[in-house]
Amino acid sequence: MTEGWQSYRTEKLPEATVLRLGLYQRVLAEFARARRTTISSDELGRHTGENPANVRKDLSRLGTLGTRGTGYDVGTIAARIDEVFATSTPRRVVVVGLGNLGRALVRSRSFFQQGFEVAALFDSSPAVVGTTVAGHVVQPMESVTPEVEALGARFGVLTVPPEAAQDAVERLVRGGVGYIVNFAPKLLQVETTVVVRYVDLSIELQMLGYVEAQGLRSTTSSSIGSSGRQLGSPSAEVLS
Amino acid sequence: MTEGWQSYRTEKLPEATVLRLGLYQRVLAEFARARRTTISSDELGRHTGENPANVRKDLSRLGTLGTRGTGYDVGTIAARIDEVFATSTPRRVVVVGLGNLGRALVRSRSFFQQGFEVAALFDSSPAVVGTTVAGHVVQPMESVTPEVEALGARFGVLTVPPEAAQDAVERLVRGGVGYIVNFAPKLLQVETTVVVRYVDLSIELQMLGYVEAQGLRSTTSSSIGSSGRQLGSPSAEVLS
DNA sequence: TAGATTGTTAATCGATTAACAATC
DNA sequence: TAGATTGTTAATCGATTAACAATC
Repeated sequence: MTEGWQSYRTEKLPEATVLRLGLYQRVLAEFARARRTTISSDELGRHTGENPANVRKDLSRLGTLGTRGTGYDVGTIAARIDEVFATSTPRRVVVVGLGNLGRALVRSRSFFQQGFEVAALFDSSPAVVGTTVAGHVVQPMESVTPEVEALGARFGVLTVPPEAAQDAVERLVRGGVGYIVNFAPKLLQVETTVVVRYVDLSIELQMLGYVEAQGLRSTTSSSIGSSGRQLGSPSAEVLS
Repeated sequence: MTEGWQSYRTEKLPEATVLRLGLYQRVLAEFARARRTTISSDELGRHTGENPANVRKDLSRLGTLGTRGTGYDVGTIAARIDEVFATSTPRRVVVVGLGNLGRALVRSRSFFQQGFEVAALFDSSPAVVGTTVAGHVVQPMESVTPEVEALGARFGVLTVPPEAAQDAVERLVRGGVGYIVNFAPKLLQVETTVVVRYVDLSIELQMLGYVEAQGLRSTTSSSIGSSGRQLGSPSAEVLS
């Protein structure tokens, strides 16, 4: 994609790797701010709670980027990860549902980053429609499909109550949205071309409740929860 | 635990199973509201996006609860899942950080459910301290440790900026908190007896960005993300 | 009985980790 | 050169899925 520079034909990365690349990115940004030019898999592992072997495996999937005996160049891998996420392509995201969570996400600095930008906001409540949230005037549900289409938005965030989720997603998809983060605890019926990530915040506390009830303890304090992979996700998640 | 009724000595369940039990619970509640008394692994699977074989496997770990040829009794498995999560034991949760996300969680009906209750709120900003959020007066950071101790709270939610996370977690742990959901994108240094779940909301959108960039499409629209879970995590997560 | 659906085994898949040769 | 650290292989672990006998 850039001349004089090999453009790796990155094959489909494992979901777990993609999830971790985001973590690495953050640590790399910290290192860059601290004017550190080099980082080892060991350091990256210590800052993310990941096994260094796993870090190397993840990074090696992006190409041969490290230098034996030295480590990785901070700028090089940061740029490579940005490339994988295509952060330079601006992506318009619409948000449906401006209750507490929707507002929090729209206002937060961290949710929309890396090339994502809020393009429009929608809500079903007449009390909310017409108000301004984070610089955007909230529009009614009837406007979802035409607006999404007009904006060419491909990404949607669903922060509506579960009963409203199916209707909302249909409006989004009709307008052309193909990638959705769904915070409503409800399985959505969508065409198989539409990619949905399900995020369920209440499950995290419940999981801790289980761990306490069992009197179990983690031995190492590691890693991340996609908030969802977590399991993933943790988490069984869409993709592949 | 209850007389005349076998108390299964549920062994440590796989993390992925625990995450799914929460999903099942929700579908069961829906069925109960609809006065349905029976549910099959197939129906439960259709409503959660899980494979029916996996549903049966999960449920069989809780004991022999189903009836061949018929399915599962809605009330029985709902009660059994509640038992696993020990939802009848009230659990006090304190929240540190009342920015957009902290407020959203405290006000939301769905985050604190099933035996969890907000016990106290804390923030470092003088402008926020003293204000009332969802019926609780926000207290300063200096009060975290003594208040947690006085309340006997064992659970904490961290919704502070990453720079403030380590200080906050130390105050929580000193007061006796042992189970933490951390929304700050920062790995916490804690004793190994403390269980931390990491939730990273921005990773979900990033993952979708990756999928779009690759031009990939999911074939089936399935399941959940612990919000991180998707692995849970999706998502490498703490526990075991 | 015939049909339905569980409980469980075996096969598969994907992800993590340890170990070490390659090499800076 | 000696020390450090990558890239990669092989071993392990955990989770999913298909298949089917057991049984209501």
